[in-house]
Amino acid sequence: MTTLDNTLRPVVSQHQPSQRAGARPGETEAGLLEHATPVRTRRRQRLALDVAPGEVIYIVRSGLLGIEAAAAGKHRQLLELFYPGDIIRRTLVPDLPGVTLTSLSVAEVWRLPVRSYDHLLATNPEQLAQSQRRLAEQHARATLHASIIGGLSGDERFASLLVELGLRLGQVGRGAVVFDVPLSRTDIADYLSLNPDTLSRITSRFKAHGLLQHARSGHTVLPAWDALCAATPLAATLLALHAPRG
Amino acid sequence: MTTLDNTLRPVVSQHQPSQRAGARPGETEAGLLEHATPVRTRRRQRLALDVAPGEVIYIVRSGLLGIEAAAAGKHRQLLELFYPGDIIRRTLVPDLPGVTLTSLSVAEVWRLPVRSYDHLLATNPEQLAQSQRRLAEQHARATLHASIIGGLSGDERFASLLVELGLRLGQVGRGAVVFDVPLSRTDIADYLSLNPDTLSRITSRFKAHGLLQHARSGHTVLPAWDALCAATPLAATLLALHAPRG
DNA sequence: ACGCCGGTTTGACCAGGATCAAGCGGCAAA
DNA sequence: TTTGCCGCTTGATCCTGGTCAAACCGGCGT
Repeated sequence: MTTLDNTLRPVVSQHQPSQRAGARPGETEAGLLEHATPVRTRRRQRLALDVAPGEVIYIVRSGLLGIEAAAAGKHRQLLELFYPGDIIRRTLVPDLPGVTLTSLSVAEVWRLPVRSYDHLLATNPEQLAQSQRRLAEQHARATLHASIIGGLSGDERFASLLVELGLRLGQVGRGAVVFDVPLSRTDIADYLSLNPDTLSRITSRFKAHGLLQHARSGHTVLPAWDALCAATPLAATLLALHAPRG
Repeated sequence: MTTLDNTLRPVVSQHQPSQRAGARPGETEAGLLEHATPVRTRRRQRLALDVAPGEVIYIVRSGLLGIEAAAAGKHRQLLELFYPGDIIRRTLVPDLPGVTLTSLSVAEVWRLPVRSYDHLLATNPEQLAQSQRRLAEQHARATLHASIIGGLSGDERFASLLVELGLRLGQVGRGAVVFDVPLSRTDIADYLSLNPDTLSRITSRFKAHGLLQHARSGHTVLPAWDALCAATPLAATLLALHAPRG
């Protein structure tokens, strides 16, 4: 269990072992790198979806980004999370009032103009297949999120998020899953469509039930993975979409 | 109060004029048709996402389809609507308990094997561009739906749906927008994550406020379009995603 | 040490929807 | 026709989660 507390001292999250989807090296990366500009972001940094000459594409390399929206008078919403390997472009995002692409942790992304990207897809079948797979996966995740928000109770939503993050970022040590959460408390509340007060109650309840612990050094520990999975009706679905090799 | 009985006498929705996105003819269609099998569905018919040799792709030509899920003990959910031009494949859908692709009205779809489709994309740049655009739009709609479910009140959700359907299916006549809803009442409730009782109250309220009427012949009338748009904070966003030519 | 600050917790209260139950109307099978 | 089923409406009641407010906590600059 290595330390990685990016909340306090933001550090690039190195959580994905090299075999994790999207970060795997290969000839597809080489093609991308010719046209891509690597960008390193700090926490809370906003990335423009339209840049000077035209639309751009971002490909996440490490860290966690998200789409947020904040209609006037309404609460902020965190609509979608982007993990390493994900593809982000303007047209994927509905133009809600106040939408922004924000880096939720220190992250590394590749930026490239759509023209280069489209050309790459048209000429490189491997690249095309990879992109199609990835976009489909992102769509499935968006739909799953809608299902979670719309159909589950507060506790179940939170359990689902913990399972998701555990699968994405977790290190297994002695039966427990350990990671540190790149999301602030309000981020989580906004992502789950709960209010921070309610979320606080839920976390207290989880801690009381032994489903969650906060270790010093900012780590989150899930001591009872199976019990946690039992706390959400969608554990199997989450596993399919978020497991390494997913 | 006339009964809005599309349940009883299902009618093919003919509402999309030819200039509507996705239904426009052209050389891209010709390429598809070589490999596609046209399928005509009846209401409530379920379509398999995996067929004998492998995965298949559906392209909606007319009518309305949807993804539904029904976890044991949980309510049914209508997760996503598919309009003419939309592309549907297995990998776009999270494998929730009880997911099915269902035809919500009489509809016409083209079915083709992924292999043909992928080959088409790899060899036909116009087809590729079209597909990318469409998938991005579908993703944006999925995200928007999550935003609606997660952030709006019951009334606002319903108003949003009426605006969406009005833009998609509506005919403007003397200031009012008229169409018939291809969704049953329970479909709507499941789509908006409301329960049918609550939805019934909301519709009554809308009728009382003059935002909604049920004409004989099963038509729904929106007599006050502007007032309806004012009833949802997301009217502008919906317009951008659902307007003809969108 | 002090006080300020933002984020978190906790309590008391409130409200939007869910749930349950009764009643109604339309259609289909008997 | 009667009977039964199903979907819609409406009322009464309940409960989850939102709102508001106060206390708490840790970090930080002075």
